[in-house]
Amino acid sequence: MATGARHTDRREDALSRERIVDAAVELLDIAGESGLTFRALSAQLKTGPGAIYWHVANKSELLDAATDAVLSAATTGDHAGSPAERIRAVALGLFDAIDQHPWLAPQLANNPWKSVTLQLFDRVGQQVQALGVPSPAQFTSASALMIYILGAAGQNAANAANARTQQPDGDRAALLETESAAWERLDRAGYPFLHDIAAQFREHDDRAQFLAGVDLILAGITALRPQG
Amino acid sequence: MATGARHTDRREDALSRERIVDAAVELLDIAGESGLTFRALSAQLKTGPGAIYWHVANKSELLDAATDAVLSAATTGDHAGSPAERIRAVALGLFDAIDQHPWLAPQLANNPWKSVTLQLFDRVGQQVQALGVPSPAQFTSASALMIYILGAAGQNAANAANARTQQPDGDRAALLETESAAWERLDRAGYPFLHDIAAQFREHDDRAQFLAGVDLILAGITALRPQG
DNA sequence: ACCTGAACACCGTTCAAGT
DNA sequence: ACCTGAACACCGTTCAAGT
Repeated sequence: MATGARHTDRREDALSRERIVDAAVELLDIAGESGLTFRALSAQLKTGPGAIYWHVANKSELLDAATDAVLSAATTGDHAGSPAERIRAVALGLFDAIDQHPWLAPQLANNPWKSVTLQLFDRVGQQVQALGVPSPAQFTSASALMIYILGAAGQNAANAANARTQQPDGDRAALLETESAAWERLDRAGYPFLHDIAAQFREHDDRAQFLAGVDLILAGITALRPQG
Repeated sequence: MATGARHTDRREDALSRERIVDAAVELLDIAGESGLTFRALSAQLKTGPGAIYWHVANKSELLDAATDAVLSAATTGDHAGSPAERIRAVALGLFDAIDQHPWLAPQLANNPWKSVTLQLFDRVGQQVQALGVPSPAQFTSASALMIYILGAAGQNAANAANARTQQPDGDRAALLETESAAWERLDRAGYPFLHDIAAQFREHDDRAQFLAGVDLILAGITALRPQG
């Protein structure tokens, strides 16, 4: 990218785990998981592929480190407010992080119970407790929220990636239009529901839809509380 | 695997797309997505790797076909019952299919709106309509259910895969024990919630937990209905 | 202690050549 | 029309050898 560097072309800094992880995140953001290659990485860092293995055990560890770096930077911020508002804040933070770094989605899906994810799970769980959910139902409630948040954010990222691949200029509106039109063309007998909501789907806003889902689960949590 | 085949070692059948897909599913079930290789596949089918390309465009199409084959076989069955019961049946069908074929999870996460997924989405949506959800909320409700179902089933499959990798004999109980003990060792100040529910986590049943989440969302859907 | 870069054992995919 | 199998352009990872 930055081709402007003129004279002294010697390595400006020693290789370090941090520089490697930063470069990895850059590659991942530009070209997705398949764009992160030890050869591309070493080219960008002006080393041989073997050098990276001195600082990082393998590609899996590198992906974990990249995930940690991006996610811990994106989720610091301790919003105040009601329990529901705080849960929405965590949810939106994750949604936006995955939207900006779509490679996070499979990474988070494949290994839950990693430290950053656990912190977020705990934050959600604390607010579930603050909502007055009795102890036996807390795990179910916090899990359902977490699963929905990660799943919806991941689907959103996948849709964006598919839009970039399938449509000429990566237009989200065009993808919605195509999909919605396809639903309208389905026979009403076989797909009555899709037929009905095709128009709704065409005009929906991903972020708003995501938050509506969070609120739906929050309503369920509240509804199942003993006090009703 | 089957080394017992004696005489006539000529190819018993011509190659066909169906035979290729069946063999692909077999490889995927045994060794996961990384086990599906055009070389392994052609070895099992006693051909060259190039032959497969006559019937299948590329690996992505092969994975799609394998997903279709497994999922359409696993989700036929038109249970009767209340809308909630029917939704639970679809949910359990998907949960079990992904549990038995863990490679389905990333496949379904990466391309929603594929024909089989659309059928299931429509089935869920029909029951949402049967529950009396007003039109504007139908898409949110069905989406939330679908996202939760796919997400929870995927996490369950990922956990099972990790248990197989990390623990000596792939013991799920051992993984739960290890994880739960780790949560109890976390400091109470930083992770109050995890600390509290560690014991619950140790004893939870994945399938029951999954259904409890479905019911939680159903409760939310019901709670947000106009009639209350 | 840290880096180099050739080498190994794999991939998906293509394509001339065969039947 | 369908299959063969060598070849191409990649991978992640290792490791003797250098500094």
